[in-house]
Amino acid sequence: MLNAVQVSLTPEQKFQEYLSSRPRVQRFTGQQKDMVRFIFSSHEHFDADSLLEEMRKASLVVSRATAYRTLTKLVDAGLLRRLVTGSRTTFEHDYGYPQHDHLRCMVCSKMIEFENPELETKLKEVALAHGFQIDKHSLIVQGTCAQCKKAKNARRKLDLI
Amino acid sequence: MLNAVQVSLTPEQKFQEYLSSRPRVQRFTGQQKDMVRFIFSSHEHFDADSLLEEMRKASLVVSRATAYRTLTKLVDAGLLRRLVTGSRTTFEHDYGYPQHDHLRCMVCSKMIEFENPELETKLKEVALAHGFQIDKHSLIVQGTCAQCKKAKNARRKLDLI
DNA sequence: ATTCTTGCAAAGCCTTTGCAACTGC
DNA sequence: GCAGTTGCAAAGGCTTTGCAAGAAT
Repeated sequence: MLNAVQVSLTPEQKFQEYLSSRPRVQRFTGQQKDMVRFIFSSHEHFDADSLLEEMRKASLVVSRATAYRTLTKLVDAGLLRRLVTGSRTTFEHDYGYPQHDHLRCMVCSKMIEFENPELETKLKEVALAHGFQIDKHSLIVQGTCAQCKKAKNARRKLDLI
Repeated sequence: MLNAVQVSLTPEQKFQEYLSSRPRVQRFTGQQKDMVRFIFSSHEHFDADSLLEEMRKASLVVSRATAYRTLTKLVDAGLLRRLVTGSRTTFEHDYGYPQHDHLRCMVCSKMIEFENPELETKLKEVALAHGFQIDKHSLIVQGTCAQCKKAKNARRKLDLI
């Protein structure tokens, strides 16, 4: 996990700020508070389904529809970031977290985060050369993590016996 | 558009080779031939739907199911590459085309391709540092292309009148 | 009171699949 | 003739939405 970035507001406060700054003021409800607290109490990557499941285990109940609606708001508020991997949408912390990219293990689905400023610089150079204005980027490197690679090799050796 | 890479087989030949090398030999049918020819007659990025539409305009008829089934085979055969952008899957040429990444304009949806070997090198370094074995990567930079940026600025000036 | 949020169930969207008819080899 | 392919329509998986009931300000 990467080091947190210094921020002055808690995620809850930041979300409230967002909600009350909308053209039509939105409300900060109990379920939403539960979601924000739950989500920011750990640093996992998650999707709508796993979030609901984990929350249910913690006796926090939110309907599927509300979960999707709130996740959308959290993304708009800059608290979460969407990662488009395959069929499902994965979410991760954005607020209070540095810009980073991902190595994704195709065996165990683990997401390994990394920061690389030189990479960012390269992207800016490329964009500049094309007169392109960057809004954001998504970089996901797929492959096999060290652990799974080791396991695979061990299995291969066994097969030879 | 980037420069093509030298290849010895036509896409059709490459696909035939793939089909006949399967554990259970697969057939190269008329519809599949139509698809391969049509797809490799231009260098556009496309999704299943736009492909069907364009083919229909050219009086080439393939059912939706067959299109999806054949696209999957073409990806497995190394002729096409999948790009996961949002809800729909976008495809692009892989065979005979250099490794590259994309700038995607959020206004006009245009895909601008670019090659950057230093970027690849950086990725390899990062992976090595994590004992991670790279299979492939997907990098899509979202933003506004030069053309749309200009149009936007022009509109802004008009608004001030 | 008014306006936003919730939950349910239904619909939407893209993609996959079961099955009977068909076709390449 | 056998094994793989096609098209249709139906099902699948994830996400969004209409609507009536409920809750926040």
